[in-house]
Amino acid sequence: MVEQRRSIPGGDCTECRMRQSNEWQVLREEEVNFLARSQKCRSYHAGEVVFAEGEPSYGIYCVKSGTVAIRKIDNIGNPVLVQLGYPGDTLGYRGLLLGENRNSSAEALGPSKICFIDKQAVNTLLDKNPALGLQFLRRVTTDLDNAYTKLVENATFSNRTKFLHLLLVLMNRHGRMTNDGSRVMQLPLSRRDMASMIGTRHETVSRIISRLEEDGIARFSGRTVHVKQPHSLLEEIRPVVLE
Amino acid sequence: MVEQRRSIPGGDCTECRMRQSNEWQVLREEEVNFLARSQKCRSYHAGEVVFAEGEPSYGIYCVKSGTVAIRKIDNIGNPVLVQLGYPGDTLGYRGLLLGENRNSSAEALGPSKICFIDKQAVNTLLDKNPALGLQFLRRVTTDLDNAYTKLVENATFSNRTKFLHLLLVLMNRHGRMTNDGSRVMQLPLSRRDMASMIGTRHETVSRIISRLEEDGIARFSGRTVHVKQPHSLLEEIRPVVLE
DNA sequence: CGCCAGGTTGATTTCGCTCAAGCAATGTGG
DNA sequence: CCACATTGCTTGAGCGAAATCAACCTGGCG
Repeated sequence: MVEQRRSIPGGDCTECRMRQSNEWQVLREEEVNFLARSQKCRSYHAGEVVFAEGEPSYGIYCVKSGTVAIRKIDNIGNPVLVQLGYPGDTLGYRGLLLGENRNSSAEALGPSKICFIDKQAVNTLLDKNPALGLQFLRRVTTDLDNAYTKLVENATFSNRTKFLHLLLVLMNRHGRMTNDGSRVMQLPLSRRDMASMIGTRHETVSRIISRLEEDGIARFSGRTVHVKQPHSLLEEIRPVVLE
Repeated sequence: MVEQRRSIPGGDCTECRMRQSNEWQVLREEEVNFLARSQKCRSYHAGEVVFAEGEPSYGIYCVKSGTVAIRKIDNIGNPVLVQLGYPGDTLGYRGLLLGENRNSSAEALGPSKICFIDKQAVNTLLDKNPALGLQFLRRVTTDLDNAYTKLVENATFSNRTKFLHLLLVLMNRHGRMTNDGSRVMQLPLSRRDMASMIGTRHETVSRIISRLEEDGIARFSGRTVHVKQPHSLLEEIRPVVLE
């Protein structure tokens, strides 16, 4: 426990591959060096909390490896999984930018490496390099866009369809193609988490899974999922041919 | 029709009250002057389209007066109202910032005045004054936050509860207090629009309204709504006392 | 006048929630 | 090592909320 608090090797931003593809790509060399000095990287084990709802926002987090679950608590106290964070993703900017306490929690779903960049360092960088703010602006705008799309989808899709959508995006991230053209993945999520993501109960997810097996769409065994005909998923989702 | 294309009086940003309270407040004097020269303000009548899904993003819009509906089309072709724009709100930044076509449409719900600021002018200002970008960043972050909250609410609330929530926020915007402590408002929305906002059918909204009248919570007559005991709404919404 | 869009209401059915039981895997304390 | 609790998942039965389908009403408009 204790030794994980230390900064670990591999926390050097100058050679971080993630940096090429995310908001930080606009930093100039000396700014990257500044970032590398300010940032603190550490390992998290499965289930470990990165930050918790209600606590002050001390800085932001950059996922180097692993998968992170962002959850909010609904009005009756159930945690709802609202987003998954993957390598390259920057987490926790909301609280930081708005100067508010965290209103969501983050938990490593498996062994992960996550870098922490404190408030002051972020503000210094935003100040030095205006392009960084614009990068974040684009990123947040994209997220907002997706959130609205999800809002519309949730309002119109059946639970089964929403689950298939979820399965598809998880498959893209966590699945691997086998040599016979079928796909396999190891689910990173419990049924409860998946249920909360599509706004239903875990019992309903169980039933949906049963039906998918009956229909020959997919086979589930614990957290392992096999999909024989990956395009059978797509076909069922892509249903509506207008006019 | 044609003459409305012209810029109209009152479109001078230097004395625009909205500007004090929104993202543009960080502009310096010469930037405001630049904005005032670049911007084009015009009147819209009820039902008129401000921008339409699928078309290129030529710039952003700033609501000076009136109410604007932002809609997306769901997968089966129904328009879904995802947001309402009010005086001071800046609309259409998504498409502009991302350099993409509009993926939502905007329609004036009543007579409105809306200013247009074209792409180049926005980029010039963002470039000149980095604080503007940060203001937008905070604004979009707040929106994102609200979107996630809505996502969680939609997943857990009943239709009746969601409708009461909607009624409450509409009342805050459009309602007026009468001298006997009750509240009255003129609904800016059709039942269909309200239904789409809470992810249900217009028939269901009709039924919910009937029940609310039976329960003495509110009285509806066309688009006019009376609420005798404004806190009776709150009481029904604030239900869950944990532990 | 007929027509149409928006709204209300009714009858029926479907979907998904609730409550409940049971099961396997894992953990814990004696 | 066994007895027992706990956690995650599955399955069943019953019920309630809301979707669907359909009829009908109203006001506005060509």
